[in-house]
Amino acid sequence: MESRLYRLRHSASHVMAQAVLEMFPEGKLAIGPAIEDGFYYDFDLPRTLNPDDLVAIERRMREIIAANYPFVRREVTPDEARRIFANQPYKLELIEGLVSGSLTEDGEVAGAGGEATVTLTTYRHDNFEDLCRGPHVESTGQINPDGIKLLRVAGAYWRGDERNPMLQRIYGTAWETAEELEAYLKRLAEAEKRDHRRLGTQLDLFSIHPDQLGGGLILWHPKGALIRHLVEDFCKREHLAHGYDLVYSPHIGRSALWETSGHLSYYRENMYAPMEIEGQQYYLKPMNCPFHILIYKSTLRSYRDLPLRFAEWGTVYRYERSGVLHGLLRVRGFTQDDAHHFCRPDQMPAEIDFVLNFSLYLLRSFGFDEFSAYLSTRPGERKAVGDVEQWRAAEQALEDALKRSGIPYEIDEGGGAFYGPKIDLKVKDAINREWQLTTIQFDFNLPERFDLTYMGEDGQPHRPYMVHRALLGSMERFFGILIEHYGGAFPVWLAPVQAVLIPIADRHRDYARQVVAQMKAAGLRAEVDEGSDRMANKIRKAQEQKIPYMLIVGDREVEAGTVAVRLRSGQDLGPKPLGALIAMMQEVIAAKATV
RNA sequence: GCCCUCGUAGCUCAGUGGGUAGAGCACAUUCUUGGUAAGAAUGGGGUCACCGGUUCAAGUCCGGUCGAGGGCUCCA
Repeated sequence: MESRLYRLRHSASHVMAQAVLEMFPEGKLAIGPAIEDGFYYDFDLPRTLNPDDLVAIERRMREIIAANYPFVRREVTPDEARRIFANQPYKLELIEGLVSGSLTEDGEVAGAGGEATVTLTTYRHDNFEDLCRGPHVESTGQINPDGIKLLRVAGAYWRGDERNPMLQRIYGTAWETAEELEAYLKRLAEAEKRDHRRLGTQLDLFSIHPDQLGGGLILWHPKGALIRHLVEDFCKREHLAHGYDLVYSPHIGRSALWETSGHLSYYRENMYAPMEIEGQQYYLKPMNCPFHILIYKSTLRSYRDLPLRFAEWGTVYRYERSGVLHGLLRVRGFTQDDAHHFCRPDQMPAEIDFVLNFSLYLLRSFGFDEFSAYLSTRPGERKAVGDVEQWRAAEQALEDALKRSGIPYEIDEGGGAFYGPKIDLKVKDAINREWQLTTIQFDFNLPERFDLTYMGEDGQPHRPYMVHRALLGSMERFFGILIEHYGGAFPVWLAPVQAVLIPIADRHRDYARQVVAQMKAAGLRAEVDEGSDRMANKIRKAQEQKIPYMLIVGDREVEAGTVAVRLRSGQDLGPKPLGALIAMMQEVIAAKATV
């Protein structure tokens, strides 16, 4: 993290802070680190900033850069630091944190350190001095004035805690050259073009109606619903082929169930208010697990029955604060591709291996092929349920499975939930953004609470292991990610309309309809563009809808019994006999490929 | 929930220092029957998010409510 770019950005952050303080001499500084692609600085200011302020600040930054002030590092004692920053309460708080060894310069909690050994450093350029570990570039002139840009102002809590004062954060970006800045801004624009909310409207996939329906609740339009159907259908077949049983459960359940499961104690703030039915309280389900457990418990289970894998595309409802809702990615009602595995201890390692590989197989089928993982282990003694050996065995199984899979992983020590360790799988999308999808989670809590058992070989009841997992996560979120991954240009097997027939003149419509009928009979999704546009405009419209195959038919094609094939890539394949086209498309579909 | 910004036609957006609402796309009708990313004309469509205030007059100014976007926090 001390690369040249890092120093550049960190230095740009200091330059910005100077410019802001000149504008607001009574302003207070919080922290201002370099981040991926840029930097920010948090301020406590007498008034709120507006976009014009950013322009002025940026202009002043260029002047400071042009003056080429050197960055001067110096070491100070805690007392000196306290004097320097006497008017900067946030800095003082950081200093006390550093002195007591509980904080790093970034305001993050660190391990304990010794008071005596503390050395503080500051960096000064011109008349601006900031508490800072560094490093920086040598002088402000090393920042390229054409490589920086202030992006936006946002609210941020001091130390990220909402009980603390809200500060104003200015985000900026900094690059070594104007070209790199340009490229970065272009990447942002590219990401915006892929935004699933924009494409959702443009391609007529889904809609959200906060006023009439409610925020975080999704309406799947026919084309979006078709894609979801294809995704689910494929996954369900694969689940059935891989030893899962499908189950269904209702959307509500009595309070007693949620009391037994512990959700009312531990998860209540994410649950909606209960409804009363004949004097009993019922809750909308935030999770499917208790239902699957009741299925498990509905009969006496033998060790011979295990492992059991109950899968359900279960729709759950969770309260999310209004400010966090975001398109399909963060909603209040969603459908998980949920499953619960129940197995014997001796089956556990194989079970984890299986589910990890199964997940990778499914994700690859949807065009994701770069993965990384997090293994989250046992949290501090007090918080964790279950005995230590169980945890160790489970963690070992998870890590062994990761090792065998060859996926790069990191261990989040103590990051597991109180009820079990877990693996989170992340995928990289087409423009290199990471998304967390799969989660594979041990649960030592629910089997205990529901007293789950199976009859062992020894004729004695034993406690099964329980693993909770969602592979794509939720259908809503996964769909959003899929839209952005493909930029709306879905692979042929998922394209809602696979081919559009474009008759050149009205007299070619009948032929076009016949072609569509034959394609439909072959299991393909095709339709005729019956509009009155000219051919070129029909191509344009099909292109905008990202339809993979455009089939133009005019006199020549009717005559020869062919279609002229144009791909959405722009490639013109020329005339093809219908049979050959159908075979070609079926091949692409079977390979889950794209065109 | 909190901070900032925003809310005008189905979509994308214009609307000058307050003076009776506009464009492109989409849609409909008509003309055109055109060979690989926009043929033309005409037309329908808006209680300018909602409520209140200032004013002779409010899309425009002020206050509130609701909603959205970007963040913070949280998370599938």
